[in-house]
Amino acid sequence: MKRNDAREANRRALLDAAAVLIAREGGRVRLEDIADAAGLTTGAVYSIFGSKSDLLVAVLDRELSRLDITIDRYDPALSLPDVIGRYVQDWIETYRDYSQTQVAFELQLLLSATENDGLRLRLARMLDTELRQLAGLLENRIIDPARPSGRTSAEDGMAIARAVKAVLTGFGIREPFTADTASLPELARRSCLALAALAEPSPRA
Amino acid sequence: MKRNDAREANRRALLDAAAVLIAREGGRVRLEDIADAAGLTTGAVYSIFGSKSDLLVAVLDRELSRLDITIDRYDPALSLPDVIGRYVQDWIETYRDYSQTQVAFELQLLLSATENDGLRLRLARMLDTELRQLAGLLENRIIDPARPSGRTSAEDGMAIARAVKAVLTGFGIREPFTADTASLPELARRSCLALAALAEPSPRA
Amino acid sequence: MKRNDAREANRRALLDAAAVLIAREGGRVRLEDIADAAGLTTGAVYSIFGSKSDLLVAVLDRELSRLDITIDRYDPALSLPDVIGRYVQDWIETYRDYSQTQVAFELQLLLSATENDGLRLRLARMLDTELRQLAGLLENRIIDPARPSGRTSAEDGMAIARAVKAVLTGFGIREPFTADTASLPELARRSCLALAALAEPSPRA
Amino acid sequence: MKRNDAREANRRALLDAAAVLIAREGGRVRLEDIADAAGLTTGAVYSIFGSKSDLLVAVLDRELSRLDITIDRYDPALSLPDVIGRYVQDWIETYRDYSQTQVAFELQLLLSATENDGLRLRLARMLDTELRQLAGLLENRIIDPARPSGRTSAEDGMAIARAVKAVLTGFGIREPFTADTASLPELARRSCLALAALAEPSPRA
DNA sequence: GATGAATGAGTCTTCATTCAT
DNA sequence: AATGAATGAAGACTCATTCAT
Repeated sequence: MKRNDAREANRRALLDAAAVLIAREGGRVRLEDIADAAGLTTGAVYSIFGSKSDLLVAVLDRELSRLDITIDRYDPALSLPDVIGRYVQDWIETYRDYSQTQVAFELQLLLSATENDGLRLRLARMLDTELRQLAGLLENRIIDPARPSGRTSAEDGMAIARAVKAVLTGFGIREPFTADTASLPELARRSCLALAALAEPSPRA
Repeated sequence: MKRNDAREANRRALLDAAAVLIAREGGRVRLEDIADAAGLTTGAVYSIFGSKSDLLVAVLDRELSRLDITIDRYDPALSLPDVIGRYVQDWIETYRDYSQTQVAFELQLLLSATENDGLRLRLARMLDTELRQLAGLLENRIIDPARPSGRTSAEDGMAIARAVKAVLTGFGIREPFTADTASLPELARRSCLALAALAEPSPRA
Repeated sequence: MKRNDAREANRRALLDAAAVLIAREGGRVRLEDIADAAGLTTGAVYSIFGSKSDLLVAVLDRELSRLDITIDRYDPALSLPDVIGRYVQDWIETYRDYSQTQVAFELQLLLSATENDGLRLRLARMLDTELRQLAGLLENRIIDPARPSGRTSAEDGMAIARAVKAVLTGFGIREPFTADTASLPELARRSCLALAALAEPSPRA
Repeated sequence: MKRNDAREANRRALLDAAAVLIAREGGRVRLEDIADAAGLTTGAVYSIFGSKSDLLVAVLDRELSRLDITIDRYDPALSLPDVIGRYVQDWIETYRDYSQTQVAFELQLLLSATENDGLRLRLARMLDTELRQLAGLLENRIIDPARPSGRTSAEDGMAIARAVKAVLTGFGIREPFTADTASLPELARRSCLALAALAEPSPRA
């Protein structure tokens, strides 16, 4: 049993080290640097993950699932603005936990994927799943608490989900080049709330 | 003078080839591929630009300035939604000229910059300039044509500019991984218009 | 005793697996592939044989001895052509048992030896023993049944043995690159018989 | 023009260095060792040949064609034993020119090919060409000067060619493991002459 | 000014071997 | 005695950069 535990610990150490280094340096990190940071050797990466590319995918997998865990537990009674607000809050906090520069983490991986056909496909599937999850969360919500009858359609949910994701991705990737970083979280929150307006066109009718 | 003309033609050929290839393959394009596409050799890049990094900067420079040219000519009488609408339209068309996947062009460069200290600084400055330009464009605009007295403050302009840029960046970078690409331009337009709501808090008072 | 039996079974399983894989892929086979094919792990190879090189030697050892067993039982009354004919027949059948391409088995090992000083020495000794054995077999044989007085000298035996071995080695190593494989056995047999003529110079006197 | 000359000189230097080292160490030679011996770097190999595998093929190509050059000039009036005798002589001398261990040169490459699918095909074609060439040389020759009417058929030529090639290949590959190396050339010559007997069956009728 | 052959540092990947369990 | 995870040395290949022509 100890053998398995040790292997699992090594696996985690490599994922952690990779997450930190990818956030800092992007997909070009040297495999040896990751291994070193995890207290292991490059060979261990091949023993555990099979290749550098597979390690990247595994890191991506784990990071994306972190957010999913939080998403699953939203109260069905919350209104559209409430849900958006909480989602953004969770997103910001999830990435704040890592380190300063790690806001760009997801984006670094995203970019690495652009240059790797294997990664691209897996990532496309992941992002799609993630998107549908958020869309489902935003569907059938009360748009304006003042008018409880108006609720979001499935299309509304998907449109807002796409836009929200785009805003957060955009703020994230621009962060390293941004001067006034402190105001970003609040601006991101307000921007996402403003996107709730994408739901209005249809219910009005 | 003929000497200079030839050199200038080579310079342009390299920039064009680089723009196309960077959009397709990212900052990892091989210098030789760029040179080949331009009908020249790698040595010419060093003769004209000094290094690969400098070529990338030059490409970036030129691409960003394309948008600036259009921006400068917006009618001062346009309302906030009108200006946003036109800006988004211009942005989309600027990138559509290249090729389908080229929407991600600016973003590819952006990412290359993350891995290159020299590029990062220059890019940060460029993006800041670009942001201020758009912010200036959005400042002092009639928010709602129904209430001509309410106009955007400087802070409003900057906030909306940031959010609009973020949304467009986000849609752009996610485009290669998106299933329903056809609906993106319209969704991007509506998203940016929704962000006009960021101006509301202050004029309410 | 059970312990020893299990060990002996593992030993045999590894030798069998190694013989098959070496014939197919040469001395570059991965140790893990051999272990897998034998239902064991690489560690077992080290426990039983000490190293990959030692495993190769053991395989070689066993394969060469297969032929020796047959050789020992030739009738002393057989003439030179008869002995040669039977030897070639045995040689061909020994290798046919494996698989089609396995004719090149001995040769693969031979080549592996070229790249391994330890193997080279042991192999040189083995080949020498094998050669003396065949030479002994061909010595003092009636050269032409029509002239029972003419018999092969020790030198004749060694010369023919060398030539016969060379021909068989040559046909074997060229086999994978040969178009008309079907005719090889018969051609090999006739070639070896023709080499009996090497005995003539001396008995003429 | 000097540029081309220099490149051609480098090409030759690499081929020469590779031939020497392959003969000594087989297909496993380190690319860097070859480059070093040629006074160049590994990068040059990629610039000139494209890959290690392609360098090996090029070496093989050149070495095989050396013998071909000699073969082309045999007098059509020579008898079968005369032609065989000259061919063996040429073969021995061609390889003696290189260095002591280089008798095994062709064989080393042959073996490298076994482990490389790309090489195998090209080599099979080369060996076939070489074989047909020798077969053509042995065809329609007077078998026994005492009986000028008996001449070799096309089948005879091919059979003897195969056998002769096999003997030479066999002696060559066994040479590094052989004790009495000095007597090999003479034994090889006599063996090949004995193989002329393969022609007899048909003309007898 | 442009060429393009060669450089050489940088990295991934393979695999025989070791050793704690 | 066997396992199999990890090691670590070895080696092929890439590509930005240099420089003689």
